[in-house]
Amino acid sequence: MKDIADRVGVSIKSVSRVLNGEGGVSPATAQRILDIASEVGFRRNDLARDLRRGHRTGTIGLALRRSSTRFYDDLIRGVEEIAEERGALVLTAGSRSAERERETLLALSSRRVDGLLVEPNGPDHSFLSAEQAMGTPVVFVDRPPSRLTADTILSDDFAGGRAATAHLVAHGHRRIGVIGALPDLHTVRERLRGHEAALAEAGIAPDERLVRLNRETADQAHAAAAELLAAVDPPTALFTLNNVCTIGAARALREAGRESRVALIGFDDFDLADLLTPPVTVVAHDVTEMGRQAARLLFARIDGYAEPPQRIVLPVELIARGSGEIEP
Amino acid sequence: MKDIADRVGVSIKSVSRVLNGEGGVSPATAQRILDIASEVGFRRNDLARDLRRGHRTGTIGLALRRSSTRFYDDLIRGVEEIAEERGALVLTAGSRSAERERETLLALSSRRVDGLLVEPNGPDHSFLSAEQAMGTPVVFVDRPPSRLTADTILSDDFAGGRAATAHLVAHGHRRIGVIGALPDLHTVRERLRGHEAALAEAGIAPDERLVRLNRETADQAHAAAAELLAAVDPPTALFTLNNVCTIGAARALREAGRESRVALIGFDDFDLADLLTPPVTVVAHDVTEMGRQAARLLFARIDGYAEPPQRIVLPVELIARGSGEIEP
DNA sequence: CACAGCTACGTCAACGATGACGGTCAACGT
DNA sequence: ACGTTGACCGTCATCGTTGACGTAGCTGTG
Repeated sequence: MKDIADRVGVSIKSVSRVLNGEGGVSPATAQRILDIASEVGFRRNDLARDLRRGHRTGTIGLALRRSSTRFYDDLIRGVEEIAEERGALVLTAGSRSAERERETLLALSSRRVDGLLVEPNGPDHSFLSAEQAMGTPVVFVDRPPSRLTADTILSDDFAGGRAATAHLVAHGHRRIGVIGALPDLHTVRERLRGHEAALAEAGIAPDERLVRLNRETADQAHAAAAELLAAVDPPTALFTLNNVCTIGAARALREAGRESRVALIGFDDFDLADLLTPPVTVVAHDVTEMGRQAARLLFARIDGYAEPPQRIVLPVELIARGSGEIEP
Repeated sequence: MKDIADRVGVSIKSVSRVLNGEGGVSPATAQRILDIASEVGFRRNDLARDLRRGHRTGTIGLALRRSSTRFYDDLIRGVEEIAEERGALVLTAGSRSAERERETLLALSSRRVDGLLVEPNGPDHSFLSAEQAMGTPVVFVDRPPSRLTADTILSDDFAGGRAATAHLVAHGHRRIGVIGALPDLHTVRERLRGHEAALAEAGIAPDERLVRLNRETADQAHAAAAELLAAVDPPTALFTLNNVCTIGAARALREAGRESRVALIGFDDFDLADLLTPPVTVVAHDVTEMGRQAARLLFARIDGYAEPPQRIVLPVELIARGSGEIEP
């Protein structure tokens, strides 16, 4: 700005005025300033600007684990849709591991985003209470925080798990294999709890040999499904706790040639579920809507909404496509 | 920081020293400062820090169109992998439309990222020459920039298009339908040009009635495929120019019951391609590697690498799975 | 004992921008 | 002729932090 001011022969403040459309500068001078500015390719340094103007950067941070497929595109779509309405910039950063999550969140926070949207990944989010105290609102998506109180938008994982297993039971299954990711994830625990509740309601004793957790990749899920199918008394149905596991299990069923004999229900919808043979029955949740609601709540907080933290639970829906209706 | 300094009874500079591990502060004082700092939940304001320290923010910006599936997760994975090695933060922001792309890039730039990675989306990137002049390197991924000279990492779209069509021709096809997205995208044009080259080499006259572009969603591609199949003289094979189109076409083939009669080759690999019936033959490119190379080049530029802009073209690979080997 | 050399601090200006406030000058009213 | 007004523009302090440099006090040395 100083450069421009010197070349036009005015003060730096006049340049600032023109660039912010403040008025109080003669049209002739303003035009010259604009000309020179575009000539030298000036870009205002928003870091300095935000520093002076007091902590409103028009930016929110979004920290994601980035594990599964589909989920993230849909979620980001919802968040960006709302952010765009109010002209905010969404800065997305990855948090694959728990340590990385901490770094990412602190980095976003120390870059002074106006708010944080977190898909949590660690065992302890208490460090974020400092940001909350500083006035940076934090909203959690898909899973609740640990050791922290904050707004949270969730899917009804329990109801989904229960609906899936109840559906299988209604179709005559009593031995249901379960494949899922890390049991320290809230979603995994809740879906499993729903599964167990449905078993209990049907008077079926849970069999822990049928449950394979800690399967984080499609390949691991594939191996787990193959193991289950090869057992002496194999399950007649599989319930997979996320779409990565569903894909692995579908592949194992196909390889074993059992895809039309063993039932399969997956949590999370995924592209092409309808094109597999048989088409895959899933418990679907509207992830884009989850992103929208989370963003709306975050912006409300940024605007000063001060009610106690909310926990919003979004409904899930069982979509029967064929694989879940196979009878034993 | 001032708050902490007052409470400990030292100068603000000593606090800065401790927080940056500079030394020159007695262990006792340092400990007291650290205690108070964590007590009040202090977070350094990196905006101010970067402002003072002169334009190195340890951050790169990544602007993405976010259109297709799979592609983005893989790309981001590659970029973050390299960024993590050097402890840089990747801020990803969406640029769905051309105007939005401009806004996004300018916003990232005025937040003083050290470099920009762009999956281009607009007809004119000349405005970025100002950032280049300011010393912010810009690297383009997947498609080249327009009206700007900059490093670019591409896949060999031409060779891929040519290989796909040559493969179909080798299996006896002479009427090949093509479905793709916007023809102003470089990737679409190159893949199509490859297709036409392969036709010419086989002495087949191109038939523009078999080419359906501007199909941006799976539904639109689905409709286009259905139209082609319903024609009086339908194609015996389809070449789809990206995975969204491939999915739409696969769905149309299935609905028409022609999936084992009409050949299909898609550009871009996608999850579950191997599980469809028949499994889908694709031209695959290593998107994660593209992200890695782009990030590596960007960091090299940030570190001062000053050779002329490069254009790196990554190889593609045809993966025969079944659908592309159907004969007419 | 004078002096160098070290440790452990503090002071000040600066990064790039803007808010608050003040000044100049022409036009205008009385 | 003189005060008032408003348009136009400048000065200064400030946001939170760090680099450059200064200084007080202590230790060791010749």
